[in-house]
Amino acid sequence: MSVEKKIIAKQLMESYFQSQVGGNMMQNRSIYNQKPGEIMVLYFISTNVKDDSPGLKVSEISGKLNVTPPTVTQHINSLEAQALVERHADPADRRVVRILLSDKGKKYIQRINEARLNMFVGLVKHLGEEESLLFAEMMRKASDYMLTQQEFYIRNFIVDETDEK
Amino acid sequence: MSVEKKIIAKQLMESYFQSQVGGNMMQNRSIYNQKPGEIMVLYFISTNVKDDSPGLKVSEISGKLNVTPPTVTQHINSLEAQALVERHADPADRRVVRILLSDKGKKYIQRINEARLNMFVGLVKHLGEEESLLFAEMMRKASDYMLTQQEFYIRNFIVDETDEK
DNA sequence: CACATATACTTTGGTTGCTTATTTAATTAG
DNA sequence: CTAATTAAATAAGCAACCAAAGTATATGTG
Repeated sequence: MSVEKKIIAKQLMESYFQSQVGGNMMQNRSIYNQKPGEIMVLYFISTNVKDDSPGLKVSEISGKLNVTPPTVTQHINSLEAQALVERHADPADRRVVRILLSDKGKKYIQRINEARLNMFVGLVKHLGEEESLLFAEMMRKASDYMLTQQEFYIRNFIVDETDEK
Repeated sequence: MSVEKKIIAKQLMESYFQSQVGGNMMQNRSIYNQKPGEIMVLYFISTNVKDDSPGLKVSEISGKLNVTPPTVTQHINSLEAQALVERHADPADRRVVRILLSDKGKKYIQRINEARLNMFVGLVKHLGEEESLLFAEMMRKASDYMLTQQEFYIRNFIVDETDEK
């Protein structure tokens, strides 16, 4: 394996972990007075539900947010109690629950999205427009890659372990 | 404000949040049979302690990992119980605790680092060498920027809130 | 049709990782 | 020598997750 690639990989790894630890800024409860996980759910619904849609299934949300269905149910429970989302039974399959933003929920997440977008506009100015687009693309590529490699990575590590004398 | 920048910012924001939710792959307990937070501490020590160093202070670790000192204390407690790290009193200031990896801890984290590095070498191949370097640089720039903007962002959002009629 | 199996979600109980507030011990300033 | 400060540890508690078990609905097979 190329030494060059290994050196680059090391740099990439360090930047990656460094940005992981510092990077949870916009997920601070004290800012929104709302739990970060719940905001993530609201955000995801707001970017994935069209106005005429019947709403998202719990399983769709959990799949895309990479968490288990119980976790989503709990977020939805809390958000529903605050009247930020609505649950509707799916007429075609009554096991399915369709989740929609309420008007209150729409306004709420819109305000957060605007504040966040302002921050990202600042970041675009800081990085440059072309570099920002490139950065966005690389984040997508990298997280897709990591998702595909996950299983392989685990298997490799475990084999490694059983090798141990 | 430029519409162009806003569109780019939106793309950047979407990629950013998408990579946040998918991206915690290498932090999976089941892989290492060890808590992710503790691995992060081991990793940080391994990359920041030279062989002749007296070890890191709790406050140094907590500062760089962006957590409070009690959090670090708890991780160190668990790691010490597993004999992966050692606590040493600092002779110059006996309030200070110096944290060092044990031999077992060194071997342990080295094995994890190798597996992780392999994954990142794969990522470098996937993205390309030049792009990987650029990506690493942009991650650094972006997380630095977000850290500096954090306070401003919070203030802005709260002002916004009090404006609400 | 009936019943076994599968699916979609919810409930329950527990773990991890973090926080704030407080305490203990050691150092430094007046 | 005392008062204030600093470093770390302890205590109590919350948020976000998961696995396992439970409930209700749907589907496939004889």
